[in-house]
Amino acid sequence: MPINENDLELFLESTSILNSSSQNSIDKTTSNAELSNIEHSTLLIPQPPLLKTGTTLSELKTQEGNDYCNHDSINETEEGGKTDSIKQQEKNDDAFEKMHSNNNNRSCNKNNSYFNPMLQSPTRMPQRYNNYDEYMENKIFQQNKNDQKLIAEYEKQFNKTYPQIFKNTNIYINGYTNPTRLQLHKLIVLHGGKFSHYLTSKRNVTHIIATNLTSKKKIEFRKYRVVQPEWIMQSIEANKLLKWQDYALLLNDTNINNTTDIKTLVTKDSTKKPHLDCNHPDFLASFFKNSRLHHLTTWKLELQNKHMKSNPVGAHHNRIKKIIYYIDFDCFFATVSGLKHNENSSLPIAVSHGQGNSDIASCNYAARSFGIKNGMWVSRAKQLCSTLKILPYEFDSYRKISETFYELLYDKFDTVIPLSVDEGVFIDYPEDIDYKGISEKCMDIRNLLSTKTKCTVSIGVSNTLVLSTLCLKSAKPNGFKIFLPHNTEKEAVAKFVGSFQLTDLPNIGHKTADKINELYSPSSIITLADLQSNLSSLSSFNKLNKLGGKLSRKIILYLKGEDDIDNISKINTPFNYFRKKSLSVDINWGIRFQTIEQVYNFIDRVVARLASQLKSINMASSQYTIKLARCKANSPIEPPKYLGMGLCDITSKTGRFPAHTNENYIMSPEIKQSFRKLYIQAPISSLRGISITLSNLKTNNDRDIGSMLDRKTNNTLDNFPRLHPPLPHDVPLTMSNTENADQMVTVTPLLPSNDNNNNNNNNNNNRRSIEKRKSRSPAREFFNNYHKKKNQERAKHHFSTEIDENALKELPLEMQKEIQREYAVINLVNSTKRSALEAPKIIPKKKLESICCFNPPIPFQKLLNPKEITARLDTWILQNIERGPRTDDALLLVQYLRRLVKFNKKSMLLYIVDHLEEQIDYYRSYYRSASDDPQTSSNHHQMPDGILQWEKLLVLKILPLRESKNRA
DNA sequence: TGTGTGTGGTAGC
DNA sequence: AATCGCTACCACACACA
Repeated sequence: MPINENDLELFLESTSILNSSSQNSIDKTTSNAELSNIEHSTLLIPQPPLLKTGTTLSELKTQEGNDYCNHDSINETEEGGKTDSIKQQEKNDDAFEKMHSNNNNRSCNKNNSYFNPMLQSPTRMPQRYNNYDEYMENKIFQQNKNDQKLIAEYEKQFNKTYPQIFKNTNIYINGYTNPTRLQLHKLIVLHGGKFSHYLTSKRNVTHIIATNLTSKKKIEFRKYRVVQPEWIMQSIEANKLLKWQDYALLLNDTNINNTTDIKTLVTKDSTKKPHLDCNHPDFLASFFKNSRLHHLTTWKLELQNKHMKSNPVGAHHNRIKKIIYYIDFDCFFATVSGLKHNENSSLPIAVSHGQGNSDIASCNYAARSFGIKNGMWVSRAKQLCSTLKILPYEFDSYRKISETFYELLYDKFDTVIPLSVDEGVFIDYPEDIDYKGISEKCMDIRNLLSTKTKCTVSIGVSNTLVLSTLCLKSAKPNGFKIFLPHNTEKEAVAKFVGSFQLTDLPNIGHKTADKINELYSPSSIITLADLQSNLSSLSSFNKLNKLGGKLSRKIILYLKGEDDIDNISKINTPFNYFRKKSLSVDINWGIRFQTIEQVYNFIDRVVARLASQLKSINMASSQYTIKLARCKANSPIEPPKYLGMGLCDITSKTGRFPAHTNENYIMSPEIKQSFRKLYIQAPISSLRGISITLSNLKTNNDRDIGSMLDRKTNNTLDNFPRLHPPLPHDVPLTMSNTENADQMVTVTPLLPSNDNNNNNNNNNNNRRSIEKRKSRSPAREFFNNYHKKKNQERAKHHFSTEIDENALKELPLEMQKEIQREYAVINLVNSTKRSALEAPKIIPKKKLESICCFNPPIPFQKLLNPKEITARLDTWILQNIERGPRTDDALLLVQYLRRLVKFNKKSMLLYIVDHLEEQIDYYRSYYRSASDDPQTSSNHHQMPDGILQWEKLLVLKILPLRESKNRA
């Protein structure tokens, strides 16, 4: 159905349909709520207080049915009419409880509450906030704004001002009260008090209202002023602030009772923001933000992208020598955190999150002297040294110092290879070895870094990477070691190497060391000299081979101080050695699920992250591995580490995508399917870890599309509140062009319906066929079913296979390319048999890839990044929310979305439409709750016209597009 | 004999 | 309150044709 300007204009201007219907439902709800509330207030309050100076409860006529204080609460148009106010109140309280409690009951039975629009209200995020704090801040801001509106409303309505009895108080209500929380809320706000919806340390709550407390809460609240609701009522009656002590609920804490002034009270840290469990949309971000290991891996990648250089000047020339500097900070995290906290570095220090079963990321040498090691749990370390000081992570500082480190050294060497945030290999290729020069260079570097970063580094210098590593080991801490043997000095090298421990060698960790010791038992292999002496006879030499051919050969070379092929290529061709081959996300902490849907949601989120990472590096993957950690049968339900994985069985499964892809909607179903295969017959609650790896990566060769659009210049948000500036260069996206495109490319080949396919089998094995059908990915569906289409002439003609050259030329270049591509796909599909598609070898791989990999992105106002697009749309909506969208802007948006449909950009379409729905819904409920006051029987002037127009745009034009996505 | 899959080890703090 | 046990890469054993 083509859309045109008049069409849109008409629908935006007419106010009939939505206006009346939504209005009706609101009216009905309000009146019901009103009625029941009057009843409610008289019935439930034993002694209706006569409030001479303040407000009466009946004057309030609270409408719990309308979500005044919780404007994104349950949809009232469906619930309000049939629910009485008490239930409604409970519901609100439920929602409220959910909002600030950190329990694991967030999920409802059927679905993940975070994603069910009806149930997720407590955690719905109307905008994409960067973090939970931002979200909360915004929420609190909105709530305060609502309070202000309320006051204005009442003052206008009753034509009086309310005495500011509760000025300078900040009140939080806990649990069920009488009068209800909402009634109290209004009373407090009207009389000048501040009302806190949450009990966070930032809000500085002065009083808590409660009628009874659980024993746990009694302890938790013992430092607060906990007061009974009568305090509010009688204070209002007395028209002054009565002594709260007379109404105190908890009488045991004398300290607080003595304080009479109402200032802010130090709230307990324990009531901080709720913890994010793994079902929270922000869990991944919050986890990664705090994970040291995640930081380490990401940093390595970033630093290599930024600071690696390879310039092996005549590295293979005989006369050119190679000097390898292995530079490494001493106990990096511990040193930096120690500096940040002004700790004395001679005292034992360790960096960790927690106190008990928390990993020590790094400890200084003072701590090591007690036997404390990195990776040890704090509890054990404290046993070894009770005075151990635990410092928090300072990720920003680590990264900053690392940046300085590489910047300072970059120009000093021919080759720079970052290996970690604090550790790198730096190589010079001099013609002659100048021992004095080398040691001076070491000292210079150490001095330079010490003054610039206040940290000490150690340096190992040699002519092979192994020897450099070993030199570094002996140089630590805070020193440097140069060992540059001549070719003839084999014995000296062997002696040097022999003085180290087994695990000092690269690629030998504790497991391999144990294995070696087992091989040679009963003689214990502690030092490399032990190993060297054991290798003299052939039989014992052969023992080493049990480690595996590759590793044993490596070790033999290392024992002679020589590099193996790995090390050599690492040094000589670092860009090749470190080229990206896989991409993965591993989560083995905080994984606690109750339902399979939660797992699916989680996988969706992980895959979405991976997909966007892939896109950002312009790559696609054709193979995935999903790895699960399940707690072992006999191990305790909860491991010692809080939310840890404990002892687990680990299983994995690899699978392939139908072709190289970086699309969310292709990858996610495939991976979930593998998850189902892998996770058989076990309670979902036993899942402790999930890891998803994408491999077989391929770079997108078709760079021109991406580079044609200069992404860097696209961030400016000028010309607002207009959605698109009225500049000539934006004109190409006009009606006629789009409509032409519409005629040219009829439909992108989408999934044919499965119904026909399955009819035959249904009788035989119904369950199985459904199972089979369900487990297919959309992409595979398409490939598998395509041939059927081909056999139907009608379906074939559905695709127009010729391009209208003239029409094409009028389109912008990007679009021309897109369309040509689309035609290439259609033609290829038309000419390909199913068997060929299933056996990719028969088709040239390149052709196959062009089908579902690297479909060029569709720009919106030159933006490609979904987040940028939604950000722009958000601004647009916000600035036009009260007066409605401009017709041409709305048109532009709808056209864009239609193109997404057309080019089968499902994930993008879903993302944007969902986002728009969320946004508009948010504003609608905001204005509704603000204007929905029973005192004003007509809501018409309260609700801005604009919001109705937005609603109409959404409901009539945008949401249908989402539904059309599955239409062939 | 080659190919693919699942498992397990290592590195950084 | 606790706690943030990642991630890229290689090598091997084994299964299968």
